[in-house]
Amino acid sequence: MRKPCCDKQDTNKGAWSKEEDQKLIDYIRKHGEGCWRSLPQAAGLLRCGKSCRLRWINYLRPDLKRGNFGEDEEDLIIKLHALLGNRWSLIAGRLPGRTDNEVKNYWNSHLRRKLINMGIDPNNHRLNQNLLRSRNPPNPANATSSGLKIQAKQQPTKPRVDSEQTSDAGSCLEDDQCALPDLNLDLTMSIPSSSIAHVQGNPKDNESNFLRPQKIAPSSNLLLSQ
DNA sequence: AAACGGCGCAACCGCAAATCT
DNA sequence: TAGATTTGCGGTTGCGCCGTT
Repeated sequence: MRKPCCDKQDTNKGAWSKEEDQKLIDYIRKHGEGCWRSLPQAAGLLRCGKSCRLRWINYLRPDLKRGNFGEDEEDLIIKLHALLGNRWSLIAGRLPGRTDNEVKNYWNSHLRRKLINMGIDPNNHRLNQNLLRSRNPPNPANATSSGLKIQAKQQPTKPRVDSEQTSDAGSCLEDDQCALPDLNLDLTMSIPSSSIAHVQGNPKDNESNFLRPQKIAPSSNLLLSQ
């Protein structure tokens, strides 16, 4: 087993109780987000700051959508994944009310399989070469129930290095063969309105959160509009 | 009814970037 | 400027639910 991230022995782990949730909600309502390190003690929680942050962002935030993903959301995730690779926070940023964790889980449990079934390699969004050899070339219309357009002309896939764990889909941007011609996404970062609406704490904290430079993938500074 | 396996989701961990001192 | 601290991200794990045998 991995060693715990927090060596404090008196911190709770695992599932959150309703009482813990309520404490966290109450505290953030009063003081706003931020300063996760000191939050647990201030809120009377026996959790590490990371755990509190994750619980709030992925589960307790009032602006979360929850529920099933719509077809349009699926489309968007697939397209964005083709562009950005496994940059889940960036992808989730384009889906109001969705979290990176949610998007990541949905990708891993549904969309990956869906693409595989369609004969598309979920790592690079190219038609699977094995499938191409073993059966007729899939009708692009079939492979695009989600709206994903695959160009008929396919290049031989580049040999992939085994150690390449993460998706190389983002590299598609530099690769004509897997470009998505109909894709036109505005990837500019915007301040989530919900954060303004719900965080009523120390304005200094808010300012530091909002002005904090975002980690933006090199490819995402492209200004595209959908 | 019990056992088993697959799936989905919440939560944890390590790491890197950002910020602070 | 360097080291320490904090924050955020992506990968992974563990558990509960549900369908099947």
